[in-house]
Amino acid sequence: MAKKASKEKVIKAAVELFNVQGFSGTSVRDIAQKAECNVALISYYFRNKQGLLEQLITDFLEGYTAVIEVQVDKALSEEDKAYDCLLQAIWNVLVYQQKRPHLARFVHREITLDTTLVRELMSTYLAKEKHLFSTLLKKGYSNGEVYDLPDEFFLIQLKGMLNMPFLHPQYIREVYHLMPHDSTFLDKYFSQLAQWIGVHFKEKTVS
Amino acid sequence: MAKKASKEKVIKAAVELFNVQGFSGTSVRDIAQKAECNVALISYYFRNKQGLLEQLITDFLEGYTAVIEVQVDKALSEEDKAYDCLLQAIWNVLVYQQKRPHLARFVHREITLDTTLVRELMSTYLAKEKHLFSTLLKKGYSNGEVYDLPDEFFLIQLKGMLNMPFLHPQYIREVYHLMPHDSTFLDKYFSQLAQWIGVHFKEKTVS
Amino acid sequence: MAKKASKEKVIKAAVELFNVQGFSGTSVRDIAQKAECNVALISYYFRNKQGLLEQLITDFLEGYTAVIEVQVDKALSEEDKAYDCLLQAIWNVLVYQQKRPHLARFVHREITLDTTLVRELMSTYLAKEKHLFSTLLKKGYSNGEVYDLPDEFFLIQLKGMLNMPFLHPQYIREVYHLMPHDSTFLDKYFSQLAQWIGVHFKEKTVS
Amino acid sequence: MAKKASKEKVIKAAVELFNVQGFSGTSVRDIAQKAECNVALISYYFRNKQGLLEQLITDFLEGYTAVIEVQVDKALSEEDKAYDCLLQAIWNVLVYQQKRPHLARFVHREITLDTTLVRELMSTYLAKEKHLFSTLLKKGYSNGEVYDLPDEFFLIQLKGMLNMPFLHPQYIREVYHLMPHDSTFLDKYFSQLAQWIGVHFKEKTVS
DNA sequence: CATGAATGAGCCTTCATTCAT
DNA sequence: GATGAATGAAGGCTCATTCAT
Repeated sequence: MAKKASKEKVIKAAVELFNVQGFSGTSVRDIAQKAECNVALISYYFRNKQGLLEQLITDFLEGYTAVIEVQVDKALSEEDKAYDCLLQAIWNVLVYQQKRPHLARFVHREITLDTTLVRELMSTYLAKEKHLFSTLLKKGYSNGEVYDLPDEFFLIQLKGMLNMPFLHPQYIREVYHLMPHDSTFLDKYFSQLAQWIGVHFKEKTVS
Repeated sequence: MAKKASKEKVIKAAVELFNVQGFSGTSVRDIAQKAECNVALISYYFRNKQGLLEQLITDFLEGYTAVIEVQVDKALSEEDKAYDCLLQAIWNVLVYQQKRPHLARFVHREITLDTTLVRELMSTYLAKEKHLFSTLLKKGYSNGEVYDLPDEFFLIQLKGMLNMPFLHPQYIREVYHLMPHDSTFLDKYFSQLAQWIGVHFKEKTVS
Repeated sequence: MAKKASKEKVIKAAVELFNVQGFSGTSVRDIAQKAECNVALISYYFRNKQGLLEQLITDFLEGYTAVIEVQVDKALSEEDKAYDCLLQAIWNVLVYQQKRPHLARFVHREITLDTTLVRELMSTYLAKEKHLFSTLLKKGYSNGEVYDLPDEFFLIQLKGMLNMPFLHPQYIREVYHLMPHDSTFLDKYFSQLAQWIGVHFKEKTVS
Repeated sequence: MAKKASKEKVIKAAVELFNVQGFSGTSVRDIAQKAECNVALISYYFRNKQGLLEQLITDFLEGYTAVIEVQVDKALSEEDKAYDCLLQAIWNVLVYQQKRPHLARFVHREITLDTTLVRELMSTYLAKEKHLFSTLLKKGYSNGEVYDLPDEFFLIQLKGMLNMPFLHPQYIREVYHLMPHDSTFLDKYFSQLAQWIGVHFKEKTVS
């Protein structure tokens, strides 16, 4: 009865270790030990250490883009709500990451490498993310909600702000003594972000 | 004279490989091969693979904080120039990183790990960086240049924006088809950043 | 009815894989995959991978010696037919192997190892094979069919010739462009062999 | 002083182990232990376990064909000596193998597998061996030394006889109680072989 | 009968490092 | 200062096998 739901335990252990030590800094033996399972089981479940990596990352990014897409769909169906939907999408992304901080940090870090996997992820999930946010802005512009259509640098900086607290939680914790995983942190971080975005929109109705 | 400057070659090779594959994803043999030198020489120069890592990171962060400090000193000695010095400090940091993009990416990535080295770096260089920017803002506030003293979230987001293009150059390149290592990129990125900062200051005089 | 005869499928798969990759170069998973059955089933049928090996080899050698023994019995019961029986025994052995070329190659190869299994096989089947051929020659000598009793070197070379085409079919195919599994190949090979043997006998009556 | 000439020790250990257990039945740890060296050293010397295999086999076959080629050159340069050269070539091959019995057995066994390495060896060394013997026979025929040119089956059987005692030494030892590595064995085996060949030649002058 | 999860041992290879030269 | 041989540890992975179902 001790050995149940091993696959979940492996994933949990892997995420925590990858978060701390990085992917190539973590051995499958480390994972197996933390998950209290046999080493061979990891290959059995995920074919590879690489297979485990890919599953973790794609699962994360799948959900990541999903919570944005929800708002895009909404913005396209309803009228004059692009701004609200944009803010909600941002909020969703922040919450999504805060709910799985280990995984988020690990994925964002791993994506800074130059591997073929990363290139594939770029052309699917990250390109999609950009497209979704871009769609929201364009809708807001065509709605007349926004003064002038923000350029790509706006999107790039938005992207940076969305991920920063989850890629650098330790920095925030040790240098600023703030807790990026607290709900109060997220509230303030979001309001600051919303304020920055609001500059571009005519009527700011921050929730 | 031909085979001289091996140490420089090792550093160059290491930085490039770490940039692409990460630190623990790169073997000393890889480095030695790329630097066209003997493997043992790396241990000879840097005592360790870890020693090489530390030297690269501290060298980078040393220079990184230095280009900020210059402007802080200036702001403290001259009157009513905190805003200009802040912008100049930001510009300096951007240029500093753009001049050594491989190293910058690698260092920023490595700092997202949970090692004892990273904790040490946090409490020295990164804490100092925060202190420097904080000093600039406070000086601006005491000068009456700024409406209200921005809180820590402003600093956190500033930090994110400062490093983002150098930690995610591939993202910018492949998703946005922009060249983070071009000078035009830096100009636009900086002006966008300055605009964001300018909101907090009374008289915006972007250069 | 569809998934029946799994045991036969396992044997077939094992023989083919052992033939190509050798015994220790083949994993039970390879076999299970090729036989389209579960891995555990192999242990279930044969107790062991080793058990499978032993069954394959002994089955082969059992039949191998049997087709010789038939002719020995005949030679001992009838008069003045040792020579004919010898040739017929040789023919039987060649045909027997040609009918199961994969198994033959694999067994002959495996027998060149120094395992305890091989030593046991030596002292039973191979010793018996020698004894049978020896008996045929002695009968022929006592019958006066043969000039002088061939010594053991004759038997050794006979043995080599009997197995050679089935141990080295690839050699014959790729170097000589002959097809050891064709019936025409066997005819010619046999006639050449018979000619060599005939030198020792007084009246050659090759069929 | 304990660790010297390690490469030779590795080769010796490998040959002996491969001889007994086969290539894939032998682990590099077995070899390292027998050679009293570190495991990593094997990869260091031969890049691979496979690299070790290839070096052993090609070295063997290189020498194998060389001792035949010597006699072919001689036969082509001198007159009416094809028969003598053929016998001498055969003798050379037998002696060559007897001098390195472990290696010979291992190589001949490994060549019965269906690997890409084997196919390469076939098309170089084994095809060359056939060509050399074929050349000798043709020269003998054009010299008028031989009645009729023996066909390919003669060559195949010759090949079988040349290698048989070295591929199956254990068989000869345990079933026939003969010592294939004794010089007396080789003398008798050769004379038997020469007698068989002599049938095809007009004037037999066995040395 | 048949399966899939799970195991411990072992596989080959590469690792960072040392040391005699 | 620089090298290549050598090392022990660890790497990821596959192995034959077992067992509950």
